[in-house]
Amino acid sequence: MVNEQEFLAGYDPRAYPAVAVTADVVALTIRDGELQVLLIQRAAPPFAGFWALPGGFVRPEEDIAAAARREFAEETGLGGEPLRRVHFEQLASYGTPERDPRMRIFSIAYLAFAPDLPEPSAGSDAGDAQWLPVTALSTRELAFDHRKIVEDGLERARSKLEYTPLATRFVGEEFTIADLREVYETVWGHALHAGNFHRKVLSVPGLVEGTGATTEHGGPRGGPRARLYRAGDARLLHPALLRPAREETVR
Amino acid sequence: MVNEQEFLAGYDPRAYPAVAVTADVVALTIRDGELQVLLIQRAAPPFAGFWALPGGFVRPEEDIAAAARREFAEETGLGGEPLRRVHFEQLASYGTPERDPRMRIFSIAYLAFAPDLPEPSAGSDAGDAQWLPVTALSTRELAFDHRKIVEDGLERARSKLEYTPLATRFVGEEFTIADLREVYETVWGHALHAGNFHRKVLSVPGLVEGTGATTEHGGPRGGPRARLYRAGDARLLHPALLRPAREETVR
DNA sequence: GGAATAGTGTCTTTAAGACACTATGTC
DNA sequence: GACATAGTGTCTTAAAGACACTATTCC
Repeated sequence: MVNEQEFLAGYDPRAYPAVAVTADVVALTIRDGELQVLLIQRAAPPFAGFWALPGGFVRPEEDIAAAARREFAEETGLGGEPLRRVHFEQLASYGTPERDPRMRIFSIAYLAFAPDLPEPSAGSDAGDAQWLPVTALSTRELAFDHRKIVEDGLERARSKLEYTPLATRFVGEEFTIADLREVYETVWGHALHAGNFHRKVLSVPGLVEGTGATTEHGGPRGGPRARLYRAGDARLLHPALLRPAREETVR
Repeated sequence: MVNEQEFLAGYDPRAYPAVAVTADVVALTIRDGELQVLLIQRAAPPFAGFWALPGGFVRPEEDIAAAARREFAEETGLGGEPLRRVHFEQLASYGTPERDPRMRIFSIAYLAFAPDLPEPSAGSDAGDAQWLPVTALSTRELAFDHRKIVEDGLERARSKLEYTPLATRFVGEEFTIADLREVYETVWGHALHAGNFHRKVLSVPGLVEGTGATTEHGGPRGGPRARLYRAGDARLLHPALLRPAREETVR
């Protein structure tokens, strides 16, 4: 074997088997009080019949984030202002040599958060696309390493609720404190104390700002009208809204 | 123009200009009481003479993390147990189309943390390699988008000190509380209150565990011998060691 | 002896959480 | 009227930070 130096000096990626880069999207929304993730049923091999994240090759001259948005838009049919309101952030990259049997494919995963989205329309390379409650993920066979990617995305989402105003991306432009609490409860999977949550949210500078208005009606099962709020200008929450202690998971 | 569906169905990355994937490393250490980052001076175009992060193409059949470790090892000359003690984690990926003038190159950046490392030996594709105090970064011209990558790495490091025991990776196997405090002060760029820091570190479960031993001597300018500690088994700190409030940077 | 540092004691302030309660709405 | 919910009051506990102090060691 040649030594490292010679190998490196002569190393030219063009002389080696081609690699490709895809942008895959873990798109999360809250529908029917459940946290749901967007999945596509694959029509063609490999993993035909399995469910996969929306995604595809990053095109020449296309930015990675743009590719992620494009794939998301294609599968959801979303565009214009609604699409612009969706929050995208890079999650992580995945590239073990054997993750795709066809060739070496690196996947750069993005996380997308959007309020209550409609049922998606399928793209051409997908037999079917649908929102799946994350609690039902264990019943589906996921293609490639997409189960790991979804898990990483869920953990990122749970953790970002703590110290960013991300929760406001899961609700409409105007929302009540109870709407926001439902987001936290759904993503964290814990019931929260309504009174303490209320006070806490209002005490964090820049998290929400009141609109002066209230809901038109009380809740479906009674209760007074709730005040309406907009997202504030904070980009980090201080102090943070920490998850109930999870000392068990810490070691 | 063909519509999206046709485009996608016929899209084959092998029919398009080749792309390549590199693993680049933001390697941080604390030397001489300063946070330093490992840089390589480029010998060949593009960006000849500029400073760059150690890194290189991910080889066929090679995992991305393995490529990052290999590049780091090549530049530092580290191996065996010392290399194994270095903490690596994926930082983020960078892939704007124009970031490398030669071809489309996606960079998957890793963050490495290591205690006080020796002066590095240069690899073959580098005219020179050296540790640079991060405070001196503004005096150097960095190649590609490496300045942005370093900044992202620094912010990640600062933030990870808060809620993980990462600081213990910047010190030797046995350390004093003052050693640990120096890490926090150096990475955060703030002086911390010695007494409160001491109590806080000991109060976080699993952050450190005592060895029973103390230093051989007091400090160079006096003071009693300090007790020695090892890293504990916590993987997350609870409660966290939060940075002094930065309300200014929050909006 | 003078000075610096390790480690502890104590008090104040802030934040989190438990619990209770009032007012307002739905059915 | 029964019941659920929005929003607030109050108390307890945990944690962060300011400050002071003792004991130990170097020069």
